[in-house]
Amino acid sequence: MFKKNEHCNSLQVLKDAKLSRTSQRVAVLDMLINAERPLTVIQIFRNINFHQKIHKVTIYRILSSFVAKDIARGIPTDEGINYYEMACRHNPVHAHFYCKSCKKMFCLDPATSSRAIELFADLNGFKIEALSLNITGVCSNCNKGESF
Amino acid sequence: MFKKNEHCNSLQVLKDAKLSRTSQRVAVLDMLINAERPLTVIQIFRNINFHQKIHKVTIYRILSSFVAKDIARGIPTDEGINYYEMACRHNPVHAHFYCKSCKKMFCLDPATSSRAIELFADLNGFKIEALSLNITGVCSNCNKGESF
DNA sequence: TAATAATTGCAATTTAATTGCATTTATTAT
DNA sequence: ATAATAAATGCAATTAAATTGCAATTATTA
Repeated sequence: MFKKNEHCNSLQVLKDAKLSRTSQRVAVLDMLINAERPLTVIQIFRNINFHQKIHKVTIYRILSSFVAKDIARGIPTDEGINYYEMACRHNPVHAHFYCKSCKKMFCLDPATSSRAIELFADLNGFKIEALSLNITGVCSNCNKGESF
Repeated sequence: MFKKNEHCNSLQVLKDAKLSRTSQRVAVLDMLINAERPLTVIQIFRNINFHQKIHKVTIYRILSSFVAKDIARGIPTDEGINYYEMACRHNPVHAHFYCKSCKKMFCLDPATSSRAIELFADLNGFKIEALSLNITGVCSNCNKGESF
């Protein structure tokens, strides 16, 4: 689908957001920066915990602070699990496809997404804080019956 | 925003879907049919329970069956609460605006919504089961600081 | 380097949603 | 109609994502 080729520097991102540089925040941020697709708290937790100790609650709080500082975006699913992705200039707002089978959240083409979003740009009087266009279904891999 | 002027007949809807006609299903369906905007399980529960006894779990199960039968659509929020609306011909797929302040889910113009959705119609190999374009923020009423 | 502020870890809690099972209600066949 | 069968509901308990209070730790500052 869509793939980033440029990345942010985690230390610079934290500095710009005036968030103190803790090993936990750097670990979470590095995961988001290098992720191919949006991640859940559990996915982040499992990966980081493999190398360094981190508490699940800390990840929730770090992600909340990232969303509050516009470093990251939260992407809810109709299954009640939230996914997170970078909200930097390398990763403009775009639509997502959530596969109910493999539970992967795919990023869709930002150009097409932005055209769709522009259509709703002018909701007069409404203060838009977040916009999410989520498509749920079964991805091509799962559709083919492939395992992975 | 957007307002329906035609409505389905609940008994006919249940018959077409081959769902047995129970007082609970009729009550939930009538609420959805006559609702001005998408509703949560709790909202449905409070309203129905005022007149007739119904268990909250039953509403969850009824709504799940409605979604499975394409009678209703579920609309998740980034606050982990699901809203439900009719999925009949009188209520074509459209985007929503969720006000974090008053917790109301507004329906946006179906025409604009469908133009946005068409842009993603062809995700080759991907089986689209649900598409939701949700905008979160503060509605014009809450923006003005009005109470209601 | 001490004082202060922020962050983290842990335990407990909250809350939407789900599950198992007994009971009730609806549908079907006789 | 009525009995037999199937489906739906109510209730209690559970699940799981997310949140909160508070003590301990770590970072920032004066």
